[in-house]
Amino acid sequence: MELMSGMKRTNYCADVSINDVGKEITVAGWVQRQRDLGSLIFIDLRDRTGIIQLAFDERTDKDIFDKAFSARNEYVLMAKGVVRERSSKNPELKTGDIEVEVSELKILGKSETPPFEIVENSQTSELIRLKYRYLDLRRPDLQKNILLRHKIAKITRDFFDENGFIEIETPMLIRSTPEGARDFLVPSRIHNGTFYALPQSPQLYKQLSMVAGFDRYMQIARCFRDEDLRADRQPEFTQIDLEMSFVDIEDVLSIGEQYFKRVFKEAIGVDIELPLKRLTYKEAMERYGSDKPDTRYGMELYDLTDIVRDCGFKVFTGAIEEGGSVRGITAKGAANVLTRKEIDKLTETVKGIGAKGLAWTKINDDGTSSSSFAKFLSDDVNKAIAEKAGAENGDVIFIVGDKKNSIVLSVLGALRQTLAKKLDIIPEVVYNLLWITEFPFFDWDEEIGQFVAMHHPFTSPMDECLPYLETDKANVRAKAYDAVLNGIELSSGSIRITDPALQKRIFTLLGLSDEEAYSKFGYLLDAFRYGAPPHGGMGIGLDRLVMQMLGCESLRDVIAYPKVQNASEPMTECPASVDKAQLDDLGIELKPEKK
RNA sequence: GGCCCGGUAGUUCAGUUGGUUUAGAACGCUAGCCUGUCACGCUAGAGGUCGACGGUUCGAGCCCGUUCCGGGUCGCCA
Repeated sequence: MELMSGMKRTNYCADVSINDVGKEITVAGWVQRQRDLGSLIFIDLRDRTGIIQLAFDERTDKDIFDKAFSARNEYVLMAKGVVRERSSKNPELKTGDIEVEVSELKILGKSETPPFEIVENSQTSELIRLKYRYLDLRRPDLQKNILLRHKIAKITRDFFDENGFIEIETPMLIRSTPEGARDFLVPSRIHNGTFYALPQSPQLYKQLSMVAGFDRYMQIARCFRDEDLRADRQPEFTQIDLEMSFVDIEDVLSIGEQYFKRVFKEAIGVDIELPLKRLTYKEAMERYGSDKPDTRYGMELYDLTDIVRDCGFKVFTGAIEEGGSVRGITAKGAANVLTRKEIDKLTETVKGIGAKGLAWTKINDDGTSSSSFAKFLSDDVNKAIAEKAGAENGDVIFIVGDKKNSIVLSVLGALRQTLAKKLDIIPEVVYNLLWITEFPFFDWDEEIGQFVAMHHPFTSPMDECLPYLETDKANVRAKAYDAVLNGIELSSGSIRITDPALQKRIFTLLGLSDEEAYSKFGYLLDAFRYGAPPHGGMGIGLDRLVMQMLGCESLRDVIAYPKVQNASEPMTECPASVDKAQLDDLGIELKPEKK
């Protein structure tokens, strides 16, 4: 290998054009490919901007030619030479009409044969790519993703700075709050037997910053949650976190949607129309069966409860008598796509997510039909259902009844998504961004048999719900809002409680005694005794935002060094065990391994 | 923790009812030839614990069991 001595890069590879013909330039990068034609060699040199062709002629300079001959894929080269027009051009390449006639070449780094080819649209399995992530990140598609992510972060800081927000770094080592997701714990050496937690979000610190008078805060903050992974969930992720004082819901939503408009326009040139559409939580659930509905397609839910109330079919009437509902969706044109076998499979799927079963009617193109329930119902009821369903030839109607309305809605919501994918009716490159508002304040927890806070316990109830907090918990709505993009929860926020009396009332309702509340959140409650401005804010998932803008299917494609499904990182093989000495320092002893 | 899908050269895959000898192909890799390639071309070559362990069988890449690894999903994610 050689030293760079005397050579200095003058241009990025793809930043050279026909206008530079005759100039002497120096480029540096990796060998994409070397083509040896005998006494001519071409090397495609790649850096983060793209590719430029280096040309070598045996007769011009044998030493340089021999160096080029020895170059292999992924060698790091620096090449100096004069730009010249190509005799045969390559219209596929941005720099396809020029090449560099190399007069000085240094091999700055050799490479073994890489475990996979460094090309766009790699077919190599993700595990191998992640094990060699530094090679994977060399590929143009991931370079593009990471560069866009950088751009979005820059736009974000600019936007919030221009709107008077101050970036404040909040700590990574914080007190564990056992609410919500599991915390990642960090043992303390100085205080053996005690632990820090990594933040699930900067929630409490940003509220304290409001008490401190910073008025408008933002942070591009890393957050940690020790829960199982999904395609759109990583144990550590990045949130655009903001908080504002002296505001109500409308102020926060307004800043939020102005930000969305700006970032979509500047990052990918997409116009977002303001104001964003809004749905209340109740509307979203009843129309789409989800609090994060994908509104790029219809297939909305409809309520059949009144129609089948006295139909005599016990599957339906039983559910209604026990206080539930019967609802349906209509899959347009699905009769040709879904075989009986596939409908049976869907039935199994919905059973897996809580439904007792799935009633269906398939109307063939010729008007004949088959149905799992029609024979139990009178002609009039069947007709009324078909009318409500808007059913035509070629459609399939799916109906779910359950004594729990929430199950009916969520099952149909999941079925709606499954069917949309199967029928391929989801338009691509459409960005349906909307607000979901008026979330329920309380959520019934089956396991512990009591109401818990759906958002977090510092969320303010809506003013008109204050009179019945104690008496009608199920109907208390919160000043909480989510932004939803194409069926993905993109942001979540709320107006917070700043009145100590109301906060105490809420803790009581959540079954937290004064002592418990104080031991968990005492510092926040203390702070609120010294002049807390009304405030609220939200957190926007940066990873998900980038993923949506790029149309990626996995968060792993927009995070430089992500974790795989079992929460490990294949490259560094972490998590890993540590020396006994380290554990001793921390006063930690491991249980013997299970056999 | 449950369910579904997958694991065969470096990579992506094929491999018939369990029996064609030495488990194939493409790309990549190595060497040689080649003056305008750009997915260069041509010739030759190297490269395999069929994820692992156990079982069934005269015989297992293929069947059975266990297990490991990866992906998706439900639970979980205030």
